[in-house]
Order: sequence, then C-alpha cells, then structure tokens
Amino acid sequence: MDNKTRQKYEARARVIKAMAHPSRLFIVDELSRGERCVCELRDMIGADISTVSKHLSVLRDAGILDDEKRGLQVFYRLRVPCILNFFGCVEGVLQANARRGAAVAKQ
Amino acid sequence: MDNKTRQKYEARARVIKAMAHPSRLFIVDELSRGERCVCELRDMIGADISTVSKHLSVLRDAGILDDEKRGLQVFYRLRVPCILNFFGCVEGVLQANARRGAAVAKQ
DNA sequence: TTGTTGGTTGGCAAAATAACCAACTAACGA
DNA sequence: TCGTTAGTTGGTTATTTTGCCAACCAACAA
Repeated sequence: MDNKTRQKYEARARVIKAMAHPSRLFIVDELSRGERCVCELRDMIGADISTVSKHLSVLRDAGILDDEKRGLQVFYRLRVPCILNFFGCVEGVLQANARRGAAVAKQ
Repeated sequence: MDNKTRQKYEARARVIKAMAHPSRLFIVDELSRGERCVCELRDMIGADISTVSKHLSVLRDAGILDDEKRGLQVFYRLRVPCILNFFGCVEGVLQANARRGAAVAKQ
C-alpha cells in the first residue's frame, strides 16, 4: 500500500472514528431531527457538560456537524445528512448478528 | 437516556468502531472486490501477519466479515455489502471539508 | 460593574487500542 | 513422522481515548 493510498484510508478513518462512540452516535441521531443546543444534549445524555462539549467538537472537527452561537447557547446541527444512511446498514448488521447468535445457540 | 437506549447505541458503536481504523477500512474496501486470504491482505497492508489477523477478527466479531478455511489458507469475505455505502458518504464529508479548508484559507 | 448562565479548554487518571514478537495450532507434503 | 506454510493467540509496551474537575471565556441581566 503506497503512501497516498494509506493517507486516503487514514482520512476516511478519521471520519468514521468520529462516529465510533455511543454518545456521539446518539448525538447524530438526535440532530437528524433538528438542531439542539449543548445543554439539551447534555440533559439527554446525562454526562458532564464538558464531556458532551468534547464529543461535539470531535464531530465538528470531523466535518459532520456545524455549530452556531446564538445568545448564550450554542446550537449544533448535521452538516452531512447522508451520515444517517449508516444507521440502516448498522441495524442490518446487528440483526444478522442476532440471527446468527440464535442459530449458534440452537446448535 | 434510559438503559435500553444506551445499549442500542452501544451496539451500534461496536459495529462502527470495528470500521474505525485505516487498515480495516482498506480490508473492507478490498473485500468488496471479492474474497481474499490473510496472506494477500498482509502483503497489501504491509504489517505483521498477526496484526492483520487481529484486524480481521475485529471485523468478523462485529459481524462485518465471514471467514472460511480452505486448506492452509483462511479466506475472508464481506458478510454485509451495504457497509460499502459508508464510503460514498465519507468521501462526501471529506470533499466538503476540503472545500471548507480552501474557503478558510482564502479568508 | 457584578453576577449568572452556557459552553469551552486544560489537565489528569483510568481504560481501551494498536503493533510487534514469540509461542502455538492446523493442514499439507516429503 | 518431520518439516513447512498459513494463521491465531498471548503477552508486552506505547499510544490514544474517555470522562471528570477546575479554570476560564462570552453573552446577557441586574
């Protein structure tokens, strides 16, 4: 694998990595229904606000979210809606796993 | 977020996490063109075979790959082709980032 | 100006990942 | 049986990620 190819996959991995955390997946899912401020997300997730803020900046830095400050609050929204397509496929994987789990259990 | 919801996002994150590495992304991409044995992937990736083997088991354990031993070799293949849809969206994010980077540079 | 609210940043400790080497197993051939 | 090849597993070390607390910043109100 040459250097250019390696860089291509590293760039892709940075985007995927940004999604690779339960709270961050929740955020993406929630923002698919419209923008939310940090405090709303903190209430839903139930973690320290600094933790939520860091998750949001991971997603923003990856190019998945945009932020906008209005008054005291900062609102985040999805920048790339196609990111939602992930969920369908991931659910498919999980359901296939469940079926396989059941089949293995029967053996 | 209740416990059941948390578990849902944890399950999804496990699948996404399995993809969140440059070599594993490369493997998924390569297997989209057909099954490959471990040694072929090792040659392409250029890492120790034990490293490649561990990457493959991460993807298999997540339910993304299937493996089959034939003779001395173990062949891996994609179990869930829809995983490829990820790439299109990820490329879109990267291109949007590049445009934004150019725009920021112009400021 | 002072206080308050909403959010970000720095720092730290704990946990998870990653890569290699070494040891091992399985399948095959001589 | 013995050696070889293909791959997996265990162990170790280095790096990254995570989450909280504390300190800080920005916008607004009193």
